[in-house]
Amino acid sequence: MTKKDSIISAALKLLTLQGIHATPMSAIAKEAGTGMGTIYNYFPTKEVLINHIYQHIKLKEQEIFASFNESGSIKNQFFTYYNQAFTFFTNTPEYFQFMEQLHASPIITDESKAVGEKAIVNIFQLIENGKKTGIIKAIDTNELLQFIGGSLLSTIRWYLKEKNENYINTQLTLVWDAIKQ
Amino acid sequence: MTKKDSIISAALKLLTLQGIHATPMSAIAKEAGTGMGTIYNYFPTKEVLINHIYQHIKLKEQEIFASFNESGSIKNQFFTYYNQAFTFFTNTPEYFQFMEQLHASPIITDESKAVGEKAIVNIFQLIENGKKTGIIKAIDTNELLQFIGGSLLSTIRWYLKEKNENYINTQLTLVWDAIKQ
Amino acid sequence: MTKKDSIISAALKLLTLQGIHATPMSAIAKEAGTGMGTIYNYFPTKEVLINHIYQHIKLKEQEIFASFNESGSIKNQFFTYYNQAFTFFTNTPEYFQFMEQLHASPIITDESKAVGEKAIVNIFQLIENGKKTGIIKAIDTNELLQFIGGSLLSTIRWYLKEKNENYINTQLTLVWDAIKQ
Amino acid sequence: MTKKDSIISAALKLLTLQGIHATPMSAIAKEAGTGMGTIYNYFPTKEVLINHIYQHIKLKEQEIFASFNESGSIKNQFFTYYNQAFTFFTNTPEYFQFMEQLHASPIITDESKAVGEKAIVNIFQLIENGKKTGIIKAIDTNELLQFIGGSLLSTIRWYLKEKNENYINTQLTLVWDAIKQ
DNA sequence: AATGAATGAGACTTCATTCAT
DNA sequence: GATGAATGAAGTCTCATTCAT
Repeated sequence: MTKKDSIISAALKLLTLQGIHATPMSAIAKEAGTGMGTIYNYFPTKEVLINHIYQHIKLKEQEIFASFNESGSIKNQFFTYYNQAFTFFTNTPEYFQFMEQLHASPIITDESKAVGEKAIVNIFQLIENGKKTGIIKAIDTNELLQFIGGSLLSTIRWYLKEKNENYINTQLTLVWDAIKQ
Repeated sequence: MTKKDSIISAALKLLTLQGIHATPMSAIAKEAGTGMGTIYNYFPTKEVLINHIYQHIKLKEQEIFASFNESGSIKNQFFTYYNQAFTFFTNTPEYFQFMEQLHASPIITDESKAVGEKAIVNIFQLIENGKKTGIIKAIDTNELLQFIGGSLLSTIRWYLKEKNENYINTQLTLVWDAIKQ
Repeated sequence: MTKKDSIISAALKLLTLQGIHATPMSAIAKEAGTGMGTIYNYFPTKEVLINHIYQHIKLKEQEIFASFNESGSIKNQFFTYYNQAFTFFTNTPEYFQFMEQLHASPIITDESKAVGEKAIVNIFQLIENGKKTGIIKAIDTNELLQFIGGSLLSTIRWYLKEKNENYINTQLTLVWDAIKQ
Repeated sequence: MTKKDSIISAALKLLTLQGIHATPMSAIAKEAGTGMGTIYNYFPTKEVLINHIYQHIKLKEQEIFASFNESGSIKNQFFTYYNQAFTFFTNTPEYFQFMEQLHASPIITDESKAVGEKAIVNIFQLIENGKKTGIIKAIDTNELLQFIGGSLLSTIRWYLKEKNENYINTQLTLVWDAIKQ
């Protein structure tokens, strides 16, 4: 693992565990086993470091969906997508908690946000296809995605608190009943 | 307006507008037209002030639903509830943004969180009734509420960004289709 | 003496003694008997503090020449002026050394420089009068002032190093012979 | 150009342009096209590098006056000297500005200062000769030199600011009238 | 000899909190 | 009760210097 990776990994751990404002750069350096200056060799400010991790997670998210399989029924594809997204974040809860903190934060730049947008290209297309074939309601795709995203977030949030494995299936039923024709 | 009210009002304004960590107590004092010491007469620490406002909002939320009318169909009651909640937060976006910042924050105490729970007593009962009469799916009420809450949050978030008035109706259709039998 | 005065006095002492870049704000606070934050209540940055002292000295300089006496011959007036300027800086060598450090420094703002300009109004007029009456050479007044200033600076610099009291008279003779018709 | 020369040249450029305290060693290395370690092979500390450049300039100054021509009248020799000194610094303003910054700096060692003294041997002798032949005032030679130096400095300073070519002649007249019998 | 990533002491500055008035 | 000047711990960031390659 390179120094840079150590730093990212340490930062992710502490920023999630203690919160962004409760984690000084010195603590990240210590956890990463580097000097404080080393962090600044790679990331010119704390905000840049945070944005880097944000984008890093968004890219990981994309990787998951890159393997998206377009065979099977629309419903099956949707269930697969929802499950993958759920699994991605529940397997790496530190990613989820990191994102939760930054949801409404002015720290995240527009550039970082733009990186995030790309992650939903596949699911956008899936919804469009579902609408064409009459399986999904004829509602603006962005509004449908907003609804699905809201459900996904609260599902993951709940799961991380309650650790109830069955929960995901219940929620999937609910979302599907919502968006299907 | 008492000194205490001035402080709460000024704090809410600035904490929302600039973010919690970007708002010094001195700025709140200035905005409230008081001395800094005065704030500390009412609230022993900044965290206590923030928790107080958190609970203050939660109580306002309860007030809204206190006037909940149990006449009409389950569906109508649900629509009324959802609309009221939506209206409450979109009319006072500073409340919503304040809550968004603190969602995942270690600043909010368990006591504050407990205050929030009471706000959903009425809607909890409504769902239970809906399930009994077979109108709503026979799924654990907490899971249904989690789903509804997730939808509500993302609806408000979207509305505050896009200001599209019609949006609320689309989302209501979706939630209802999700939870109805 | 107010806190502010303590700070200015401590800053002047240390900035002169140790140099601007070798004097941390913490050392100034310690010398002034205040907390570090107190300095920042009065001066938002180190640069502002330095500029304030710069202007403070320039104003003191002006005060000296405010009592400028326009009676007596041009030559006598000139000698009086030169002696006063010399005495001012040799009596407060910390002022002189402070100025010497900042001569070519980008820290000094244009506003500060402008304050300095006012200090030479009287001597400017004296030279003009001398030229009119044919006692002083018909050379551009600014060039004459530049010459006189250069002489004054090096005279003070030398005196502070060598402490030779007679020196001032020699130098006065030289400057006068230079500028007289 | 050797590595060492590159370093000196880069250091001179940046230290002058940006100021000593605003120029990190890393920037000098970059400008010189070397690694940071290479600088430290030649100069054990930043202060040593600065003193080296200081001495370097002083030696260049001496080279100029090494070709000092002892023919012609005292006055002509003096004018030639003054003009050469003026030309030397106005042709290499970075040298002058470098020296201006360090005038009153604790960075310059006594050894470096000693190197500077040698540069004025020729002019010292010239003044002595002038005094012997009754052309120059019978004043302590060091005091005369101090006066001449002060004039020279302020002349160059003014020229670099105003770029007025005629200025030098005016100032020469003034200095000569000052020191001549 | 040359390199430049790594280091950490130390700089400036902020701000929650106190307390004398 | 109200005030706000004073405080200093703690934060972010810089940069002269080192040393393994």
